[in-house]
Amino acid sequence: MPVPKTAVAKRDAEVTRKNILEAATIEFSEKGFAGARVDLIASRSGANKNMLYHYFGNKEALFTAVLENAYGGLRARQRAVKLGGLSPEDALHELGSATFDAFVEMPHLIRLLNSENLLNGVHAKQSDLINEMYDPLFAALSTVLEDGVKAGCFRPGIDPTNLYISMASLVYHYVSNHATLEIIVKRDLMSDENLRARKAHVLEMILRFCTSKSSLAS
Amino acid sequence: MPVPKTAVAKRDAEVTRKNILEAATIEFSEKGFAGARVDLIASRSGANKNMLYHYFGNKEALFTAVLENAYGGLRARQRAVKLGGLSPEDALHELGSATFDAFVEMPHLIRLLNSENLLNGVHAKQSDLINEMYDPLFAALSTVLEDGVKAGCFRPGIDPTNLYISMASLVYHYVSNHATLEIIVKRDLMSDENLRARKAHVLEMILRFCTSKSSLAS
DNA sequence: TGCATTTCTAACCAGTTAGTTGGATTGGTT
DNA sequence: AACCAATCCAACTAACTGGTTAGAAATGCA
Repeated sequence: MPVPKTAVAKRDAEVTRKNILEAATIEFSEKGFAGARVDLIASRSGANKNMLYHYFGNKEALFTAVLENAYGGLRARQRAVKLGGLSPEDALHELGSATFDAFVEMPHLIRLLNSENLLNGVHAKQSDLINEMYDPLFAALSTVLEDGVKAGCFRPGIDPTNLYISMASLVYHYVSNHATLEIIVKRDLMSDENLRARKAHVLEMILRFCTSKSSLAS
Repeated sequence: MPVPKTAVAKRDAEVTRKNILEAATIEFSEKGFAGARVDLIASRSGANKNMLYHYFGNKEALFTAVLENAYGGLRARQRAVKLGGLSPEDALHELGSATFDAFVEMPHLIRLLNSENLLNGVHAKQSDLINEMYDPLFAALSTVLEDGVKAGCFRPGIDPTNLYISMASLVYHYVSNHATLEIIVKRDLMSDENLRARKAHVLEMILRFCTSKSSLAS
């Protein structure tokens, strides 16, 4: 008879695994893959280095686990966005708003993704989870665009792929590169006030792009 | 009497320095700061490790030199853009187009900047060159926006800082994260065709943002 | 030519790194 | 109570890392 685990907090494989994963997330996102130190992850997790290798195999596999876990957090947030019943404009606004908030609140994911891109995406390519993660989102965005064209509020011919990349770019780059951007723009980009202004700017850019009907000169 | 150097290709301090800097640019941009190996830089430059330390001091100072050098390349490109005589719309288009092309053609700079941001911009902060590099560009962009408002083709109230960050974001993120983006969008983002489409998309987004006059719902 | 300086080289070093080993402790099962 | 697998730990290792040293060869100048 399977007795429910009473988790006396000592000698709990699941907790140990989770602790290692959390410590690894911090270390990898702060230092990147090459800069991260396995010894530090082990000691900060409260566990031993052998536990780390026992549960995850090696440094690369641990990084993949961290990446999938963090990416999963993003997916969970995006799934929570409900577009049903909204007008195409409101739906687009909602999607943009959720994307903005998600990246601002997950700077560690941004740093992990940067690390992964430095490695040309070798780990992400092997992950089925990541491969299929965005399919529902693109489907939803395509529907919103189509509905908007039918309703007459969006212009036709907008590529959902480029639109999504733009939505992500406008917040991702701002957060990811704020350290060097702050030097050249002389402004504290991550202050509440400037973040609010940035969000308004981004949403306006996305919505004006889809709604403006006039043809462009040049 | 200073005899003009005849550069017999052997025992030339300047050439050696340049070779080390180039090898370092490749190594740092491919592997990041922590992942880059000083031994590899030395051997690939054809010089000796002691030369590297003689000319640059240590790994960090070498990285700073690489970063400044690469950043300088971007500045040179931007300076070459002539906006005089163009209409505000054409000037904005030209600025956007030059920014797009510059980042697409300098992927190593993007990778170096990502590395630097992982380190929270410690090296860039200390560089006077980088600190002042963008001042002329922001001045030019502000003028273009003001002229456009006066001429009636741009709406008022656009923040030049956020607009420049957006211009950069829309291409930077696309290039920087193409490895992981390609996985989720299932498309070869760096093909000539898709790059052309991306550029058109970005320029349209920037121009529509500045020119569209209608107020936005919500 | 003689001599100091610059450019260069190879071998070396101390500290660090990812990953391993062998064994101790614990908790559930019978 | 006795066993066994799962969980945990400290100490170890072989390879690698950024950085140094001592001295050789080329160069410029008197």
